[in-house]
Amino acid sequence: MRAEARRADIRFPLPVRFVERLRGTRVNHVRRRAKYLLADLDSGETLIAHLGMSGRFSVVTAQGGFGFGDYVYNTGADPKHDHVVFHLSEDATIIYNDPRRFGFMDLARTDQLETTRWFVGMGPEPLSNRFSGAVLAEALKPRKSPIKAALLDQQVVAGLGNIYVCEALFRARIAPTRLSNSLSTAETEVLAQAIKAMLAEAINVGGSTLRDFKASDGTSGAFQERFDVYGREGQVCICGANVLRLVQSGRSTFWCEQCQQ
DNA sequence: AATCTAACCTGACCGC
DNA sequence: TGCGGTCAGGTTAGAT
Repeated sequence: MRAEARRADIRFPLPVRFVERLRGTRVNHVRRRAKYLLADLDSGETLIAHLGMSGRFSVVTAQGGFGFGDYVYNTGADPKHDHVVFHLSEDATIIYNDPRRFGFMDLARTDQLETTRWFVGMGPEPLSNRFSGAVLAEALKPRKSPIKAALLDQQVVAGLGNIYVCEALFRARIAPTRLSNSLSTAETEVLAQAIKAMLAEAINVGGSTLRDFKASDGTSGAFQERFDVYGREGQVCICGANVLRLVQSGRSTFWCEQCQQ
C-alpha cells in the first residue's frame, strides 16, 4: 500500500514515520479488539485504528462506472475531513474521514500489541468465554462507582459503549445507579448473560445506526429499532412508565425506574 | 488507587 | 436567516 497523511494528527499525533512504515506493506489480516480495528501488515507491524465518535473508513474503487475520487459508500461525508488515505492495489482506495477527529491511529509490532498503551489492562471480550458472570463479579467487587460507569470502563469489559451499557442494564433489570460492589452473584450472572445476548442480537441485525453509521456494504444497522431505553427519554417503557434520562460521569444514561432495580 | 471533570472537535438541531 | 445553547456513538490527562 501507499498511505497519505493529510494532517499530522487526528486525536493524537500519527506515529513517527507513519507514511514510511506503511509504504510497500501488504495487509495480511484484518481483525478487531474492543473498539479498535487492527490490520496486520507483512512488515511485522499492525496498524491500529479507532474511529472515535465520528470516524469512518470508506472503500473507493473505480468499478461500476465510478470515476476516481467518487465515493462509493460514504454518502454524505465531507471530503475536507478526509484525513488519511490508503492507496491499495487493484484500484482500491480506503479513506479515513473524521469530522470531529476523535479517532486515532497507531503502529506497533504485531507481537507486542498487548503491551501498547491501548491494550494494557483491557478487560475481556464480552462474547468470548473469558467473560462470564463470575469474571464480571470479580471485576466489580473492588469498585464503588455506579455500575453504569463500571461497564463503560474498558478495563472491566472491553468494547461496550454508552448505547449498549444502557440497553444491557435495562435487559438485566439493574438500575444504572447501583454501586458496582453491591450486585449479587445472581445479578452479575444475569448481567453478563444480558450483555452477551444483546451484543449477539445487535450484531445479527447490523449494529445501531444513530445518524450516519453504515456497515462496509453501505447498509444501515437496525438494532436502534429495538432500543428499550437509549434515546427514548419521555417515551413510554414497555411497562408503561416513562423512560428517564440522567447524567452519569458526563454521559447520558437512559433507564426505567420501574423495570430496573 | 479509584473516581470524577474537563478537554479534545465539528455538526445537527432547537428555540428565539 | 442568524445566533446561541445543547447534545452526540469515545478516550485521555489532570485534579480530587
